Amino acid sequence: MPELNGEEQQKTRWLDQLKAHGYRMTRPRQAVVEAILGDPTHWRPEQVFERARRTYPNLGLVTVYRTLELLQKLGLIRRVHMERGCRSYTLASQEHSHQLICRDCGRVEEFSECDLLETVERLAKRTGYSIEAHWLELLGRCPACLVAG
Amino acid sequence: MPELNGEEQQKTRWLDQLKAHGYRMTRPRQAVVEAILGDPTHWRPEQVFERARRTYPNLGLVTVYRTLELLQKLGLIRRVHMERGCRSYTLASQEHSHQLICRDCGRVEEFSECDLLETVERLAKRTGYSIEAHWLELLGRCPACLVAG
DNA sequence: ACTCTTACTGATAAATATTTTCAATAAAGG
DNA sequence: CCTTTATTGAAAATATTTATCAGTAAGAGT
Repeated sequence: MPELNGEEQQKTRWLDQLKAHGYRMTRPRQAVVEAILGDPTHWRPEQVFERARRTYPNLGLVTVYRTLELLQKLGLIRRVHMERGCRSYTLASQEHSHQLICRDCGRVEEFSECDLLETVERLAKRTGYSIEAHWLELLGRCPACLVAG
Repeated sequence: MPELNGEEQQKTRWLDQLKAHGYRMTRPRQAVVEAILGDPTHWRPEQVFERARRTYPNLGLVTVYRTLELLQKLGLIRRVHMERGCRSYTLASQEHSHQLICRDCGRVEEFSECDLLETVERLAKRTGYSIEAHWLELLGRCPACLVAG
């Protein structure tokens, strides 16, 4: 079962990340991590809460908010802006990557290429702005949902 | 005063748009339109509410929500996702344009160029997704704020 | 193992933000 | 001036997020 193994490994890596940054490795945090690792879609705090509670019923919603924010600060997950609310998160394996999101099932593909350099330079020149960051999201349908009609 | 004139003209155009799409041209809607036209930044419903009330004190907050949504549907304004909340709107003079936003003062420059075609095609091929839309936002500092330090 | 420090937690409350409901109102066409 | 009906504002209901705080439990030191 290479899948499961990979997930276990990833979990260990994440929790090590926490420790490496001086954070404690607590049961609640583990529960949250377990709830989201391996999920290829994006999730709102409330959903994560519900799922993580199955592992650790004593979990509080506030902790979910705090943990998600923490994981985001560590670059392990990333916020995704959706029509309905912009506090959805998704896994982020690499720094500086973007998301391609399926509108039907919510599945997210991560990618890092984006040819914006030229545009950015031209715009900076034209407007006089200093452009410090960009935020890109692609929306569409994943293969599975395309087949499903 | 070409500025003011332009704004008046634009207001008329907007209200005509409403009528053209079968919507009524009401006092509350006029107040909302007046509150946002000519503002080069982005605004949250609450802010629009506050400002529009100066013109039309009887205005209700709900109407602001509804009107902003309506104007967005007509393509006259566009949502902008910010760290703090994603229900900010900004003027959108053209279809299919993007925003360059100043992090300090909130000023927004609209632009339509973006060289994503190649990236999008490559990604579509690689992932099997059908990519239907993209969502791009640039963040930086406007000339004025750069000078101000 | 045991102790100590203090980061972390959950419950509660509070603050925000958004949507729904509904009777009253006022556009706009006739 | 009527009539129709989209639109409105108030209030209530939901939903979402943040702040507070006393109790708890990681994890370092022993």
